[in-house]
Amino acid sequence: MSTAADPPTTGRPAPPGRVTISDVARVAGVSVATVSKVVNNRYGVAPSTSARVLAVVEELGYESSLVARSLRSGRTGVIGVLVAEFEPFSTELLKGISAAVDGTEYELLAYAGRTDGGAAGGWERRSLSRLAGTLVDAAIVVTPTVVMAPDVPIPVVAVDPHTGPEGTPTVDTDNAGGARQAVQHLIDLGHRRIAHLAGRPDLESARLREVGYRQALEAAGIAVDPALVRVGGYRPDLADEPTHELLDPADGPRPTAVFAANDLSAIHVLEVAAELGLRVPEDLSVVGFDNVPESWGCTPPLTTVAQPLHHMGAEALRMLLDLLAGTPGERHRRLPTELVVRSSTAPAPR
Amino acid sequence: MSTAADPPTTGRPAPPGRVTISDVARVAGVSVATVSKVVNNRYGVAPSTSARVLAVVEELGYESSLVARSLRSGRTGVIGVLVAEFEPFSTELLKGISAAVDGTEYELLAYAGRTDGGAAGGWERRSLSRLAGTLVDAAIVVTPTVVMAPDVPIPVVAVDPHTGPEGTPTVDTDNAGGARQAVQHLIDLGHRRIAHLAGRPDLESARLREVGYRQALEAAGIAVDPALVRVGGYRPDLADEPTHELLDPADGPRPTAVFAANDLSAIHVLEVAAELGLRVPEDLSVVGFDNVPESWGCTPPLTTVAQPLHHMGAEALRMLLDLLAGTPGERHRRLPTELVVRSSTAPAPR
DNA sequence: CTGAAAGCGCTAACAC
DNA sequence: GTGTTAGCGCTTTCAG
Repeated sequence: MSTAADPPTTGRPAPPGRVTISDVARVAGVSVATVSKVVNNRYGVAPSTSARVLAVVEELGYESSLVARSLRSGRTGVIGVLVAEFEPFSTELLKGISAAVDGTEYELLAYAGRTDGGAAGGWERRSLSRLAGTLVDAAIVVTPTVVMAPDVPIPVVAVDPHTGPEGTPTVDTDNAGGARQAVQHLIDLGHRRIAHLAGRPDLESARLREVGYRQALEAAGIAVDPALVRVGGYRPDLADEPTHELLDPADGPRPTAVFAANDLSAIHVLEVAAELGLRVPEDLSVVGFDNVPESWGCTPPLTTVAQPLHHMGAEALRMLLDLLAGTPGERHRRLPTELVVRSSTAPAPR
Repeated sequence: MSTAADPPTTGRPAPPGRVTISDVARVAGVSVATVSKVVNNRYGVAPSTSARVLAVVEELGYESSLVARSLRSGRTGVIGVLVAEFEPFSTELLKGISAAVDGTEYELLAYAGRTDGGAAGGWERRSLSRLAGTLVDAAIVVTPTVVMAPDVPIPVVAVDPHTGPEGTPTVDTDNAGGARQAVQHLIDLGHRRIAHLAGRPDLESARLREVGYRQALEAAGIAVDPALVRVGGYRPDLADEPTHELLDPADGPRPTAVFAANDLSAIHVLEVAAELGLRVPEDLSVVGFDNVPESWGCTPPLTTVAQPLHHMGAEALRMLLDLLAGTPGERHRRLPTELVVRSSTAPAPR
């Protein structure tokens, strides 16, 4: 009990205070099996017994342990949403999934496993192994970075996976097309020196957004300047250094616009620009990707490529439900993106 | 999608395909107990054996089942966040909790149990019973509506609970004070007919916000008109009818301003106003409560009472960690609110 | 150093 | 109708 966060290694078999099925059985004067039958509405229990057991259940406030039940019966009525972290992208998806699960027989369980240590295999394999088949009946995996083992024992749908829609049924958006829209918007505004703050190299979405960036530039006859492309890793902390390199270059002129691979890093570009005394959008235009709520609230509000995040979540759930019901539909659902023009973009300074 | 979602009642004991500890044991040619020791870094295993087992673990992609492990050992290293639903309020909290859990030994599991059927006791008692002591080592319960049993077997912290900070350690904000700020802002703008779209009657926060509304009015010498107070239940769907009654009254003049108990219902007021041809803020001022991201993105952006949602989540986690470490601090943390003036409020029309 | 055995809370066969 | 038995996958004594 010394260091604050260290979980104690006590080997107590089970915390006291929890009401178990045997407590109910003892108090009601019946066997454990009978309680189980009553609780699960199985046939073959005398009404009087049933009533008595139910009364005790009520009195003691008994509720069966999800863990014990699932270990035994193999199904839980719970759908898992596996994420690396609860950040704006995954929580928006979660809102969509949550709304869609309403009215079904399933409950939702979102799990953010530790992502640091797991060297081999990635967090999603680890999380899936820990939960699949024992805790959840099916899972939605958000932005998995590794290809998922094909022998996962439960139905799985991936949202925005590393590999693109190969193995696992997948929901994603038109990342390359969205990126082209974003860059085209900048070109239309007269920008020529357009930088790209790229995403995580291990994510297909990031790769495709960079592809779209290059395509738009090439289509407009603008050569891609390697000095204007930096990896931001989708995260503000990782994007900090590359952003400074972009906006405060050792040599060569500074770009007049930045297309960031997602909103979170675009917002960081906004912050670095402010820090460097650059006005947005007068001196610098910035475009993001995702349209997470945070992109509406920053200063100035971000022009961004919207992904229908709630819809993507709902769609993933629908596919999972189909899989669960044994009536799988299409294995890949690609949703459209849409450019949302707000105040972070303006004509290029001349 | 009618019956499609019904979970099948198959009694398969365990889905095939899952790699269990016995698979590893068999392939490695050792006992299950030995594998367990190796995986958990227990002393007393020959280095050569250990290496061999580890190789098989790697090869088979074995990861211990959270369920089985916790059932046996009583602790899991997982902290549960229990919510009724994944909506903006709970997901903002989740972001704060997630950021704060980073770097600790714990993982996060957010659970949204079915909220409909549970007649007795409320969803939070049910969820807690199902998870506590078997799946999670401790829990943060978001806006519980019933007083929690004092004999819960694990540490629990409540965020914004029904009862106020009585039994369970609690994180909340100054709801009454925040409401006073909101209404005072309206009064300062010259409004006199100020309506209140109240929250869920069973939630302490909603009660306090209404109290603050009345206090501010009384302090300004404005009589509270009962016709101007309606229950919106914190939800757009529930708020629809009362909002119409407020904005399109059968008799008596319409209010010039509405203070809604939370942002989601305030946003619905915006929609109903638009539908009725009322301009916001020229014809009608609207103030919300929470400052969820959605309040930044609506049209017009909402003036609202900000709760430090991320901070509240982080604080709840810190309290829980203290409880877990056996060094509990204060049992109640009240965080301040702050009025954020945006574009949905303006001087009263004369 | 390693394995056999017990048991966590629960459900599903099968007896009584 | 009801109780007994046998595990689900795992950890933990305790013998060997």
